[in-house]
Amino acid sequence: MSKSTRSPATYKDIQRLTGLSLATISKYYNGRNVLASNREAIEAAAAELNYRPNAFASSLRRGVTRTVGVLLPSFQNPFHLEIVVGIEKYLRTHGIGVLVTSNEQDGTPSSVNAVELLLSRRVDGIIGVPALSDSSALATAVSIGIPVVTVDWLPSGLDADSVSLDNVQAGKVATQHLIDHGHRTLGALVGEEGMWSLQGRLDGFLAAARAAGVTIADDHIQRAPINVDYGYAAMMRLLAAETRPTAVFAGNYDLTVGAVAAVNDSGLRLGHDISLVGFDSVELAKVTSPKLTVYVQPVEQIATEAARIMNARLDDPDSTTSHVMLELPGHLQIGASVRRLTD
Amino acid sequence: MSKSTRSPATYKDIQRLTGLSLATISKYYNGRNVLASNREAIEAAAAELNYRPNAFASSLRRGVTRTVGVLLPSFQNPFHLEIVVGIEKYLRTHGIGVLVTSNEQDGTPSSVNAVELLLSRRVDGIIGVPALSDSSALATAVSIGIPVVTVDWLPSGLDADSVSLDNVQAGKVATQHLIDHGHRTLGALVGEEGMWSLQGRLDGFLAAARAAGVTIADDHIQRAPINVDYGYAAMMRLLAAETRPTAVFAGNYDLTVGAVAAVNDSGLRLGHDISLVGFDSVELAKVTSPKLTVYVQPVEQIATEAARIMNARLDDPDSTTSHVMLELPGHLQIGASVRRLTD
DNA sequence: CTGTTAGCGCCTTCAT
DNA sequence: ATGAAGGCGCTAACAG
Repeated sequence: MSKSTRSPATYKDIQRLTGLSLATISKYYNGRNVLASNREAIEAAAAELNYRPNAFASSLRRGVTRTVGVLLPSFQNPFHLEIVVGIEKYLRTHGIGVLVTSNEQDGTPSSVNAVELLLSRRVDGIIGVPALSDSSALATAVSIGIPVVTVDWLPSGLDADSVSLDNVQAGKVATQHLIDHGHRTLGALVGEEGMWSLQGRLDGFLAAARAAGVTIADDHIQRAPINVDYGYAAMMRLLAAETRPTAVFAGNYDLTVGAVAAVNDSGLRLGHDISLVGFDSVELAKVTSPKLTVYVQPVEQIATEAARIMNARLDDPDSTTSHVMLELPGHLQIGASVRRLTD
Repeated sequence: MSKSTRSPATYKDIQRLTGLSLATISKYYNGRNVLASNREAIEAAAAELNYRPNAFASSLRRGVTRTVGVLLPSFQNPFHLEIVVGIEKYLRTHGIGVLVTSNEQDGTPSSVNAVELLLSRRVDGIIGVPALSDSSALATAVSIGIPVVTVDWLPSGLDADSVSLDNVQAGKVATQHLIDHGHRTLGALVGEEGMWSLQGRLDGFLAAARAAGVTIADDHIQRAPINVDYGYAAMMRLLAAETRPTAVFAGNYDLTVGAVAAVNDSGLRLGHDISLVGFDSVELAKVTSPKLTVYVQPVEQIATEAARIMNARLDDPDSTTSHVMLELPGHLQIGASVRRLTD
């Protein structure tokens, strides 16, 4: 195939080769009935011209773009790549494209706001993974009337569907695992207040502790912004607490990384001197020694469900179905970082 | 702001409020000169109407979309998220949107080919991270005449710019580090043949060995498809070799994960019984015990450069500048996984 | 500086 | 089943 800088072929070119009207050609490409002979003529012409429909010309006419925006938060972890890829994979099978933006608050105020870019490109909907500070951007999307689906958590007041882990359940299961192994002095690393997901995991942690009659000391709950360094510092504080917890639950990927690093740097042996259940870090769990026990989100399923809900909203824009709040179960992946305590 | 499902405002609406012609309004939005009074009138009307330019109507007219496609390979690692986000961040400041697709060969043959989706949406260019099997898709993009920039490696025969790590140098530096620590029996884990980047790292490994007068046994070079399980198996083979290497270089993220897991599962102590230099796994390096020494790619810089080159090509489409092949240096991040051998 | 006009590629009546 | 005509929102001539 020779390189050609010529502008792409259009219906007119096909018309020239086939003698058919533009309407007929359009019908062919939209799956309506066309005489077999004409169909063949069009296909032959299209092949020769290397024709490809112009999706946005069609968008202009139809008023929909078959494109959805994906808004990533200002911080990233490996979870987010799987989300994007999962969404894209699902939507592509429905002929929908994915425009990604990240809500990085870079220094450049000149830079176009991420959501504005999406709206200007007339995306049919937005799937957002909100950071604490991103919720207002999603609100403007809601306000112009396009469907919004959030992943991971739903900022309060946002009129949108959401798909997330069943966070309370996750916190419970992880904590119960610690309790089942005989631990009674428990610590937790969780995010700042406001983020639903982390709060839910903490709620589950507390509920499991309460149900087991375990009391949690105030300084055994460490809140930190979601990043590795804060997780590290928070874990260090836990390890230095007056009475050190025998087991810790880290409520998120970044906090888990920081926590493991803190344990190692303290010269403590994971799963021996201190027990730990991490979060979301399947790959990390493989390389720690001993392997980490982690609660794993069903990332692919979350992505797929978010895409499915979005697709359903787009298929039926007038639907008045009330918003979905889907909470999916994850699972505990057992490693050897939780020691059995025998009293 | 009240939710409105009404269709978005257009120039016509602004015209109705201001009495100005469409041309003047267009000029305003394209930064041409407009009387101050008219400018204010337009701004007032736009604010009232919550007007946002329709990017693809403009595209239709101008023949460019200010959108570039990013094509991800059929396998993913955390590296790729940073690439996408880095590219998006740069391009957004230039008003360019990013349409992502992954070249997943899912079972659904009905699903639209990733590159076809991009071309149908008339992206102005494509930045691709090719997997071994994805290069033909990029070739069709090249054949229709839009600029293509590859990241990580350039499939042979593809007429495109590329940005990558200086792989040979990386392999040399990592290997020299092992040699400097007294190791003379070296092993390497690298990818299948064909991928430039992995081959370059191996070349660097071999060059450093040769320069130091170190000979490498055939079975100390293990080739594996790029994924954790194969990396694990390959490392196991190295550890079981007739004469076991004292130090190993893992040439990629996934292979590194597999290698560390294999070491741990073998009951060997990292940095003691076996030395290891990993690749790209900054986060992993923090949680292994001891911390892993890794060669780190300048991911953000790679992403930015790829975006910058793409943007330059778009700014000057007629440029006949020959293709750029940019190779950037990374750096070795020292941990404690390489033991000093004293003979 | 502003307005008029035509048309980008496609889809949708409405005839035929 | 096909064709003719108009228009989606915007921009590029050109004229004033």
